[in-house]
Amino acid sequence: MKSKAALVCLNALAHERRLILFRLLVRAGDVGMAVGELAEATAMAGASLTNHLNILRRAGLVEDERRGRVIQCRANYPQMNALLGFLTENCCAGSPGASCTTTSSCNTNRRAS
Amino acid sequence: MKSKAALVCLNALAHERRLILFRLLVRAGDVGMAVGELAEATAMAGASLTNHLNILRRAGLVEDERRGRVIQCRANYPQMNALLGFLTENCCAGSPGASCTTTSSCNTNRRAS
DNA sequence: CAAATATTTCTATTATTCTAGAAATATGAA
DNA sequence: TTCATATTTCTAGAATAATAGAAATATTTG
Repeated sequence: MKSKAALVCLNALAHERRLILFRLLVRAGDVGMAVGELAEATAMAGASLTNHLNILRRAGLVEDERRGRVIQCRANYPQMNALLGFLTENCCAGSPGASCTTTSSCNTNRRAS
Repeated sequence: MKSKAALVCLNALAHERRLILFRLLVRAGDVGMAVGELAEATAMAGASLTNHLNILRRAGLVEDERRGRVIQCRANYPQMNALLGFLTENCCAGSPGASCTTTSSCNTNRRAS
């Protein structure tokens, strides 16, 4: 994942309502949730919900599939992983052996080569 | 880390300039960088830089220490880790065995108990 | 104390994002 | 085809965030 894409993902998650939406979907797993179910669960107005879902969709964090009249949404785990990867892989890249060795977020000093 | 704190962190990182600042500090390691060095590296106006640093500070992602006239900034790795932990620990909490088992971002199915 | 340096706070302007009502689109059912 | 349901797009006003100039604060040096 490139810096720009990470920024889009971070931006998508950095909003109270969108973080709630994303977490609902993450917990819903493979089955996912319909837009209508999300609307009911969050009591959001339709237009507002669609806009937030679009931001999550553009970030690649949410995917969906039409099933008749219903649009079923799912969290995109690989994209979620890519974001976490971006945040950890680039950590301390310029200074292996620094204090981040003691943290779990930095993998500089754990790489094979 | 609570949802509110994670939101503050995500918000802090979800900005082009702040992500650049944070990454500079992450790479600078223990030594960190002075505000003036950050200003030079990013060509930001002083007031703008201070505002962005304050947002990172409030999020707990950046700490600093005055050394004479200079204020030396460092990335706060534990807080960074807490954010990553929040994003992974709550993943799929409600549905162990779901598709996220195959991803590295979900640790629901990897927990000891 | 006065001057110089580093950084922040104050302030106002500009830009962006959020929100939701209303109209539009897509699908399924009668 | 006509009606009902699900969701989106359009639109505009309201709220929030970004930016930077200028003044203020803190520290060191002479």
